[in-house]
Amino acid sequence: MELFRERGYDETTVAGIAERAGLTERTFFRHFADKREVLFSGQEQLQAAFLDAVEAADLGVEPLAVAVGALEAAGPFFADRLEFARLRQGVIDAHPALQERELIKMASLAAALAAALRGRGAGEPAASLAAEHAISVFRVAFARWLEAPGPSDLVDQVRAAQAEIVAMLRDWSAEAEEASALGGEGRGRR
Amino acid sequence: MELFRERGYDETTVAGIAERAGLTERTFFRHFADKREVLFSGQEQLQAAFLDAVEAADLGVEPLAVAVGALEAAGPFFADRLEFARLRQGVIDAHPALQERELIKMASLAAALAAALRGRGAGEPAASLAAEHAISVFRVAFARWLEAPGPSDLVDQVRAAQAEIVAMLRDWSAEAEEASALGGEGRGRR
DNA sequence: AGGATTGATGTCAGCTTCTGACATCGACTG
DNA sequence: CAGTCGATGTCAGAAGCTGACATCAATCCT
Repeated sequence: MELFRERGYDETTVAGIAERAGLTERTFFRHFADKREVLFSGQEQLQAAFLDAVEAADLGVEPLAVAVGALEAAGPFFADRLEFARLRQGVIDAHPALQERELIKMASLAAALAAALRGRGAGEPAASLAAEHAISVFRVAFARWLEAPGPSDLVDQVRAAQAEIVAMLRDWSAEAEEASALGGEGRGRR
Repeated sequence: MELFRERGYDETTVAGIAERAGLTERTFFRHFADKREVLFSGQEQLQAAFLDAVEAADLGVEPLAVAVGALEAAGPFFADRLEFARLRQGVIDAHPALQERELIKMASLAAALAAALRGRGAGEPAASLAAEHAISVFRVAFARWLEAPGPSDLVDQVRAAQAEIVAMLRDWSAEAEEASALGGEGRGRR
């Protein structure tokens, strides 16, 4: 992060990072698959936190509630890291190559969540839909947490975003029904 | 594609592609920003087709219907390209680096669609939601079109996927409402 | 017609990312 | 105390990608 701030991402070489860390370029690539990966290595632990939360949830709770509930595990994970997260996101937002990495990380997070839900007995479109919905909520909540003027609670942002999105979807259902009548004529129903 | 099939993606060098094309490596990079981009250059035209369809839609139609309707522009676009598309997707599916590129292309497609809907007067969470929904539908439909044993009509797949997803969401609404009561307590309602 | 402009391509040099192969060194183990 | 193992270093090199400049043909302008 020091170097990224001093010179920008593109102008920072892996050799430079390694030198600043007192290591060799070769060693850098033993710890990070990519130059980009250095900004995303925390994701594994976040994913682990989500999955643990799914494990810990009561059986019998709806997959959607489990998935969204698991997002609250992100609270402690990001506690006291607001400033770092803002900096990191600034770098990512300025570099398409990093956005690509972020997208695939989010997708793999959703996939892992869906797998965990399936492991708890959730059926198949439900698990994937719940997981993707949860990740959408998390994305919105996280962005708002970063943008908030003062420091806010990420968990509160998650709950607010979830409530808002669900309300939006509810408002939408009539409209969606209308679109279905117009476009698909029930072809895919069972 | 010839080279990718012969040697695989990783083993195919840009120098090799250029040579096969009777050009120079430098010239390759004037036409494609990336080695990866050679598999995604058609996307701009697909996006243009979508946007044209949005333009052409009657005003007064709901954003969701416009967005999903625009997907039918993909029909002529992919006509007679099934075999190529299958090959291409096989390469992408086998290489995370290419999946990253695909994800960002889809995201930018959704962003462009949302912008077009906004340009037609759609409001803001509605435009983005409609656009992202449409892209989800397209993803599912496209995958099924590729997987279908015989050649099928992409437009039919789009209509079927849309009908199916909308039906799923409708079935979901009760569950979502329950989750909202559990998690958000109506905090985001208006 | 003839010079100027433009766009596509070639040439070359060089940096950066990333990898394989092998060596070293310290910590831990039996 | 020898052996093993994990982390690191060293070295060489392939491949991706870029900037600077040259060439050449088509086209435009006068």
